[in-house]
Amino acid sequence: MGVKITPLVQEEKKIITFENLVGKKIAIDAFNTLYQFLAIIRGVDGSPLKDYSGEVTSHLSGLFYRTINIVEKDIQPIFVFDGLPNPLKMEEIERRRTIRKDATKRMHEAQDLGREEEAANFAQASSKLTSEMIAESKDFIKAMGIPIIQAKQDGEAQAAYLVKQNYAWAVGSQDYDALLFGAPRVVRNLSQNRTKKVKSTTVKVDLEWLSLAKILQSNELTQEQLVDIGILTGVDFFPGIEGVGAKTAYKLIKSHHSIDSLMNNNIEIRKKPISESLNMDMVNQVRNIFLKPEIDPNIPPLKWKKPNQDKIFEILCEKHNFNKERVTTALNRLKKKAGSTQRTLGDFF
DNA sequence: CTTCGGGA
DNA sequence: TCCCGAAGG
Repeated sequence: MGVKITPLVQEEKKIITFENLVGKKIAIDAFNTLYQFLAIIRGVDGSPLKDYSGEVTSHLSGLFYRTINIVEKDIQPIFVFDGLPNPLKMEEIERRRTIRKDATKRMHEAQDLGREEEAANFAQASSKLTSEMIAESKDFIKAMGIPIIQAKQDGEAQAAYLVKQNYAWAVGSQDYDALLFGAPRVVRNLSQNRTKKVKSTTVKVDLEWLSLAKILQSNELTQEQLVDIGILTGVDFFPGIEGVGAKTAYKLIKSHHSIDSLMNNNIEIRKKPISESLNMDMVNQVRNIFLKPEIDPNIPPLKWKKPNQDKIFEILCEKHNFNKERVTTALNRLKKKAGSTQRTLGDFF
């Protein structure tokens, strides 16, 4: 999931802090964030947090506490939700569905055999975001007083548009797809940057910032070429060419300038003529998704309001059994900041 | 992931 | 007060 162009952006990653984002609006990819919470927020046995009726609540817990942290740091989040998927994404969606089904099966098998760690790992990959969860998340975000933008199709495309048009300063996402959609800036790891455990060792996860212009400049690429590299390595709308990663794709595009040229010369990639893997019709369709994305150009006024306390208690405590004292403590932090219009401080960037 | 709380 | 393991739902 997501375009794999890490080697191309590695050099241009800049580690920042929350202070560097004070007063800035960040268009957060909501689906990306919700899936992250579902995969990560889990009990010791690997199962997600659930209310008494067995409904998953990990995403609400994540949304609540993280959004409060962001707002408390004088950053203005905007949650951008995916619309209907592009038809070319269906294959990828089906692929993910299969992975989820398989993971669910393996999780149950591991549970039956008492292999807890294994079960926990498969549990992570089996999490699903249902339409009910999406709808409730939207209600909940609104109750927190945070604006929501509904994308026509891809949330990353809409979020990229918000940044291009200066409605927001950066896209917040773990994926690099927004860069292919032309987002001038992307912020990753928008969380309390501390340490996280990866197989008994702890790694530092830094808040980082990427500039599209700098990435294109340092790699001497055009936006069109970056998209072509994405197509060769694989994106949500096209699987790419087997065995071709970012580095290979980069070399191919640098030496031939475009996929058209690779096709015209019918270049061999891993002992196979490229024409067996690609056709220009498909390539142009995928290029269009990134270069001329389906977005909603009409952006309603973005407003950060005071939280609707009753609604938050209703969703979290009454409906989903969150501890009222904990929620109150966090809510008080939110109330202190929300609705106040902070001026942009400094000009770090 | 984020918060909480108890021991150093 | 800091740190780290456990809990949260």
